[in-house]
Amino acid sequence: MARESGRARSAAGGSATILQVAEAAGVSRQTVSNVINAPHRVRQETRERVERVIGELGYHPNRVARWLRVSSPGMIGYRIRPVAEESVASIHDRFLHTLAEFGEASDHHVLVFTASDTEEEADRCTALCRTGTVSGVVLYDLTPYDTRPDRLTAAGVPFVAFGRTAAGADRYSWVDVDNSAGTAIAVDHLVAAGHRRIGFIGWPEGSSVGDARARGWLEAMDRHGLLAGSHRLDVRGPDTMSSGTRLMSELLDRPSPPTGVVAATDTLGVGALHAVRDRGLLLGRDIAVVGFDDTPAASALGLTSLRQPIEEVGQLIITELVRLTGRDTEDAAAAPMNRLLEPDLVARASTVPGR
Amino acid sequence: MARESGRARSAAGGSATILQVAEAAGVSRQTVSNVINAPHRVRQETRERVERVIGELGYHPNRVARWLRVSSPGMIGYRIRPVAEESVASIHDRFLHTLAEFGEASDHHVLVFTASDTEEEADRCTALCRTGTVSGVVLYDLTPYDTRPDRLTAAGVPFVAFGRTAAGADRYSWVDVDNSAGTAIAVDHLVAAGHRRIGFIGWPEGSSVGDARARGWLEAMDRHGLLAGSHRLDVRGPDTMSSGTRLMSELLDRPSPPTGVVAATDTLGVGALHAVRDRGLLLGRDIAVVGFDDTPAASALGLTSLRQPIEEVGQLIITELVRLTGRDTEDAAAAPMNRLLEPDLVARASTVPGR
DNA sequence: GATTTCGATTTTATCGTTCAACATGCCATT
DNA sequence: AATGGCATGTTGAACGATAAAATCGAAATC
Repeated sequence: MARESGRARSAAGGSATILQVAEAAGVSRQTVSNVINAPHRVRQETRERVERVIGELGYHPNRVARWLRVSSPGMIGYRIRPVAEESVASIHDRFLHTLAEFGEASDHHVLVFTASDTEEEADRCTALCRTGTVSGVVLYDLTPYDTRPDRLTAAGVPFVAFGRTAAGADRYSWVDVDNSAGTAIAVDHLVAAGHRRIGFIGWPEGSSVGDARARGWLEAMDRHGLLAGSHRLDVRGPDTMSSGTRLMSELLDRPSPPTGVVAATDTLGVGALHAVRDRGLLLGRDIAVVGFDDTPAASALGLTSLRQPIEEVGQLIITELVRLTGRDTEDAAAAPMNRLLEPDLVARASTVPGR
Repeated sequence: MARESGRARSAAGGSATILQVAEAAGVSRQTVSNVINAPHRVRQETRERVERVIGELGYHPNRVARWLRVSSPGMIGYRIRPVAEESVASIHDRFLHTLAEFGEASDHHVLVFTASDTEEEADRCTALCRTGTVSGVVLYDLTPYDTRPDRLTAAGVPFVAFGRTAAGADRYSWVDVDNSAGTAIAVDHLVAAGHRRIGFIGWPEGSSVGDARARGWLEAMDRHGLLAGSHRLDVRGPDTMSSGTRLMSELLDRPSPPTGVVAATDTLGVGALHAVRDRGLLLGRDIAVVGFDDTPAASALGLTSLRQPIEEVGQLIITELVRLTGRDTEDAAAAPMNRLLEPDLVARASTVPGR
């Protein structure tokens, strides 16, 4: 029975250390470590004895010490944004929850931080990584000409993005939702319900998400032959409820107003619903509205919406980031992962009166 | 000029180590450490030389190594919850953002984790603390008979709560918002606008927040002498929009319906707005509605609401938690902090037609 | 002139863990 | 009988930082 030289002392956190467990179980430090990290290397009898002592002493390995040794904090950085005024909800918090959940499954934690813009975000990511606080970061909501990928690549910060840039996107890993497919599905849904004049309420051009959603509407309309000759029923404005209400009114004031409308977000969609109610129109019968993002507000108001597979996005991103930051060199050198997922339409009363 | 024995090697994160800086500057490790943590101990000339080298090498001290040595990870744990269905918004994400922001100001980071209920939350907090991953945690939304304070106290996990339990709340640190004062302010606001029959839409009894908000309405009504003889205009139901709409309809169907209504949350308040619209009543003139929490939905819909001073809550909580987890023993032993803050009324069109 | 004081810096020890290398004993090959 | 492999354990050396003690030279004091 070997004995360690130093005497056992209580750890700072009040928890036992691996050395105390080793002494109590009459084995060496490393054997305790093996019981935890590589149980197959330890004889069953020894393992059980050590495990019993671990239980008695309430030992939990100190993660910080572990991180230092293996030089990889199981920590993922993510920038949280201030809540947008006038927006009913975003999928931002749903995404964060998913990251945390799948991160835990891979023994990783999520560290959140704030930044006033994407440039500061990139700087903070770099600092967090350099100081060894996080092993990698997740980027949210990439714009077409986002500078974050290049900055982080240059700084050697491992990252995976939700969304992608217009160019060079094959050089880094990303997961994106096919926004244009989403609005196309919405158009198909409305066409199947008999609608022919289908409008679109979107954001001003320049954002990758907004432009893709507008393109999906346009292409689907064209595919159904519904653009020919008719005036294009699309309007643009900021992503707020009041803007949605105003834009919807504008559409309804046209000489031949739409009978169905695709909104680029639930916020705009909910705003549109108000315009419909204000005019005393019957939702789902006189006019149908489809939103995007399937936020709680949509389900509360019966707004048909497009649900992004956030859970799958989160899972893929975490898996990829764990791969990138893993110690397996050949693994990390593999080609970046690029995945495009399809949203699902959740039909509600705003397009199907019965529901 | 002393020289360290080991040869300099590049750190895992790609960043330089303190040893490399020391060698490049021709000083010992400790001097570099002092330049960073106790500049006054270093002669100006030496300090400037070391600082220049730090800049040239882009050195950032490795936080993980620092945490191990000082046995206090500058990390705060916080449980994030899944987004509630049918709820337009909560202040949960605003609170998280505030925590992150003020945490950064105190050189602390926020680690988020998930849990399915408060018991699992307490267990995870304990594990996070025992493994040295966090130095303390923040609890959100305490219920009257919450078990978390006792569990964490027993486990020796430092924590500060937003909210408080019915009993034993003087034994731990908390910050709370005076919910009953909030609804009382709402009643005062409506009375000042000439309303006499003022209703209340709340949650079923049993939650500390919900009960306090109901009590505030009741006490303020009594103070204004508006309860005498009249039928009490209060109804209860789950915290969803559809519930708000239904409860509001119920109130409007009474023989002598209210002209003003205080809702326990913006979600219920927004639901109530729909009932008002459905009946063609003019909001702010025929009937006034006040919500609670000042969520983006309230500002979007012109719903007068009570704003909780979340920023102040977050700041107080972080400051207290940093004190509790600090290495200053006498500081940590001081009496717990108990602070009750007042919400503010934000007047909008739902009570003041002009706005 | 010897001693003390003090500021500036270095040396030593340590935080709690895991990696790499090396013992040891036992069994199957050769 | 020597060799190799496998299962099981142990030991020394990191990981990168900081606290505490030790050193050293110069100035101040006795």
